[in-house]
Amino acid sequence: MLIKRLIMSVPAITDVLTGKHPVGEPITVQGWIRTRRDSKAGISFLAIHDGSCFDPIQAVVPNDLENYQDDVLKLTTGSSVKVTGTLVESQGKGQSFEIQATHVEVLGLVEDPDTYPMAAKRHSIEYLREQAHLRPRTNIGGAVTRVRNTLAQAVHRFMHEKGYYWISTPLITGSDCEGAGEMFRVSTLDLENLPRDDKGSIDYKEDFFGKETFLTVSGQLNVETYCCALSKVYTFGPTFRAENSNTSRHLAEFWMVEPEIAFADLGDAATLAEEMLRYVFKAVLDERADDMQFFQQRVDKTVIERLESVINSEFVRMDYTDAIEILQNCGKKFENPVSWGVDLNSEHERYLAEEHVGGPVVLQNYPKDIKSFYMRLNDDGKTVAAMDILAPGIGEIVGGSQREERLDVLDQRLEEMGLDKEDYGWYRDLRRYGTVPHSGFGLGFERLVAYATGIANVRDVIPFPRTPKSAAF
RNA sequence: UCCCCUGUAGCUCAGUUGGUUAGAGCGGUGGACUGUUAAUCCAUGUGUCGUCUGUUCAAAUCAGACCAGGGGAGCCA
Repeated sequence: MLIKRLIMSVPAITDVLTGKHPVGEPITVQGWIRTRRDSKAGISFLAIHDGSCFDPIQAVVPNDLENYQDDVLKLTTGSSVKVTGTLVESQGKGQSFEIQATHVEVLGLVEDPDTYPMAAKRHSIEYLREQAHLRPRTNIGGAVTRVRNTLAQAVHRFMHEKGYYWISTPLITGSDCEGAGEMFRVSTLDLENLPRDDKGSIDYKEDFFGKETFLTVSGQLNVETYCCALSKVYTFGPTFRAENSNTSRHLAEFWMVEPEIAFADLGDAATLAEEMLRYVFKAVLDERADDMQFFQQRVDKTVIERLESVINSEFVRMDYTDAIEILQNCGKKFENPVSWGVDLNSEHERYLAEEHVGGPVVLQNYPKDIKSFYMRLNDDGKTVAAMDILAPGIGEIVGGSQREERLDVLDQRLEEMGLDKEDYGWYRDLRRYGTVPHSGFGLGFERLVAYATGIANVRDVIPFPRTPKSAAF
């Protein structure tokens, strides 16, 4: 009975390689071939991966299996197999366990090995991007996917342990006043035959929702409502920006973590962000040591020590005003001159994070004129309680603020920025009905994955990247 | 969107001062060898030279436009 169950069950390769399967017992694994090596000693070696861990398992296949000539010798990189045999301690170096195969069932061959896009060799990361459907089968694709998963699970776990509720804010929004960037229109109107009103304008009353709708650029405004009821909340979902951004740091569809904390000031938000980064990086180092080893070797020789340094050190916090002074006095020539009031450019942010601090830095209290209407005005009347966390190599990874909870000040800010109060009805209600100080931030999830893996381009850390002129797959 | 660079075999790239048959490594295939480790050794095939238009007797090579990719900038997460 026990034996039968072992034969029937198909363990994940990670469990087999970590010693969770008894040696000497029957075993079956399923997966894809990474490499096949033939030995004239009368055996072939199959390296089989199933995505459950970085390393493939080795199956030793004797050439007296009845389908050796017809099937086994046809296996090439990418073929899928079901291998049955006995788990044994490996005679060779490089792995502790291997499978002495008694049956090899070919599930699917590669129809033309000559043109299979994924050779058992190094491919450029740009090429892999064009093969997004096969990319997850590669070492790097699998490793990124597992680390991304660990980060996402760790975010949820961290928030849960801290008593935060996950709020599913809508992806379709009716307000075009979110103000964080260009939006994608959501419509079921026939573009070839648009309905018109009396004035000849497009009649959105005829559209699906009876009004103009868009994909959200941020869940923040919506999640503030739940914050002002459940106190500690966050959103974690996709957001969409129709900006024509062509950089290694931008996607048209990306994921964002947005905590929102009631009864909290800017410092509380920065502390939460810092604790979260520590927590999730520690999870990655603990749970994905195999994948991180790979990134360290092949992608970025300093990733692991970088994550360790984030885990073990306090983030430097710096006021915008002090940062300006540092930039002005550092003796470095910048393309864009620095003076109080200007928005910092990449070169400035990079100098602060990479050279001046040498690690993540929390920049806070920016001039109000370069920030959003909802950020809380400081007592100086010139700055707002906003913060960005700048990470070396990536730039802005977190952007947050204390929200303006005073209705009169909020209204004045709306007016200053030429925004219509009427458009912010329910948002203003939060300030009219039991307003509380609250703060929050947005963490770009792909930037987080990029930072954690050392991969330079966010297009390589999301399964199917959407960027201007590109929505393949 | 702006500036710069790139686009040649399945992949990574070399080359062509315009002129008969376009090269290498890797991968694939065949063989040798080996409890092998993206093995090693020998042999071997492969190309609308990104697309379109133009200049020319002749364009993969020159010019223009377009498309795609990369780096940087802006927007931001």
